[in-house]
Amino acid sequence: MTGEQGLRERKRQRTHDAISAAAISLFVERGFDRVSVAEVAAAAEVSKPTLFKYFSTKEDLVLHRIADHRGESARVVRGRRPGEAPLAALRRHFLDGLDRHDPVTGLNDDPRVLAYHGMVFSTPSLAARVAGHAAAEEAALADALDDAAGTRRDERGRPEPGARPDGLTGRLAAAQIVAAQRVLARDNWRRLTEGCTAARAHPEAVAAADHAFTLLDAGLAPYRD
Amino acid sequence: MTGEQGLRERKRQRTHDAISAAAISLFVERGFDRVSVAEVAAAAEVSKPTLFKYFSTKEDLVLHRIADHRGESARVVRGRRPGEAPLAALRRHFLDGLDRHDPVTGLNDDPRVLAYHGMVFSTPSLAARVAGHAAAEEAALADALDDAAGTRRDERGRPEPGARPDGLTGRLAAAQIVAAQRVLARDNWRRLTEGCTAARAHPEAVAAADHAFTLLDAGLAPYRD
DNA sequence: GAGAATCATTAACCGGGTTAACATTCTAAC
DNA sequence: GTTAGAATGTTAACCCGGTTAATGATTCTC
Repeated sequence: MTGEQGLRERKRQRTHDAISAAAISLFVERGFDRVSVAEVAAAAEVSKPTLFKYFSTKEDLVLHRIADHRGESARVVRGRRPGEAPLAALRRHFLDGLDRHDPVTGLNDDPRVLAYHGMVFSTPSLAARVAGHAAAEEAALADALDDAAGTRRDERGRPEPGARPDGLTGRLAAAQIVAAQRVLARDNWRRLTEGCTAARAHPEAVAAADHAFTLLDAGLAPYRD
Repeated sequence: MTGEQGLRERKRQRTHDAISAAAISLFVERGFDRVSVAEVAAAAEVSKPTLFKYFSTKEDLVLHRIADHRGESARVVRGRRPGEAPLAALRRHFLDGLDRHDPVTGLNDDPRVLAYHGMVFSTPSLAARVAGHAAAEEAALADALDDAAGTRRDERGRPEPGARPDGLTGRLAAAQIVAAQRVLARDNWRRLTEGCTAARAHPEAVAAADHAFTLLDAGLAPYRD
């Protein structure tokens, strides 16, 4: 197995995790803007330039977890079951996330996760970066949707008349799907911050997701199979 | 007329405009990240603290124009014609914008406007701030849509059964509308950067907008009147 | 014209992020 | 083993965005 990449790699990983843990702990405790990167570096027992070799910006100290999900929607579409519509695959994936209490769905009531989300949403520079991540997600999903429309061909290998990979429809659909997921996640998170447990909120979250995807589906006829 | 608010006000306005003009000119010429605010202040013949009394961040030097459109979508919905559906009013307003070659529709081929947009889109920190502005726009529009749904009542003043101001539907609709407008504007801008004139691109832009709003309409049945 | 309020300036500071020069440590080849 | 050398770490200094203090200059008001 290639799991052990030598001592160097392991040390690097440990330093990475130590910095991240120190950062999130301090940020959650005192607020993102009231902790300097110098303090984070000191808490992690590294120097400031070293910290910036591991995380290129202060925001990345917090958002590298979210960044790990980069292109997830696009991957779901590309890896969908044969014959399954892209939107159906995305709906199924989101509902699976709710069942798993995946933090990206907002339906996770672990206090640490709630505190993490609260910090992100209440810090403008972090919220802005999250929005930027959504834009990238959108672009990747648009490509995947256009590919899906382009590969939906008849027997002769020509695209069907209804399938028009003009790029615009894909971008519109991607924007609306990403927007819907964001609104759903934020709504779930809001419910949990009001004291509801994830288990109790689950049915409403499922209903809301079904509602949202049904609205999407009605508005995305070109991608219905 | 209250236009003359004294010498002080006029001077202030002139300083404001001088700083903005110097900033955008320098930024377009050399790129946002390769011009320091100290240079902008020097070009506008003011000191750095003075500059920051007029514009609270470097990004605001560029984005105060866009910020002036704050809440436009919500205003359109609240000021719609009697009996007009919110989405119909937004569609009409967007098409009007295309006819007027309003820069917010992306369909303005003035070289200065194109350069301005190019600078904004190619500068991550500016693009992020624009996304943040879109989020605020979204929230305001969501409120307006929920109000519209709430005020759509029967003769006795009670909300109709179909009108459910649960907040979620409004946020979903607002997110999708704002997303669609953003995609449309960016698509128009892309066409113009490829050398097309605004006049030549106008028919396609109208068709794209109609396409997008039709998709939205099909997916936003609860807000159809 | 004098006093009060406003507005500008200089100079210094803080925090995020980068750079350069130097020291350390793991790896690899002899 | 020893050693060359690539990675990686450290310190110290710097740049830039943004803020604050003390001070000085204008404009409004009376």
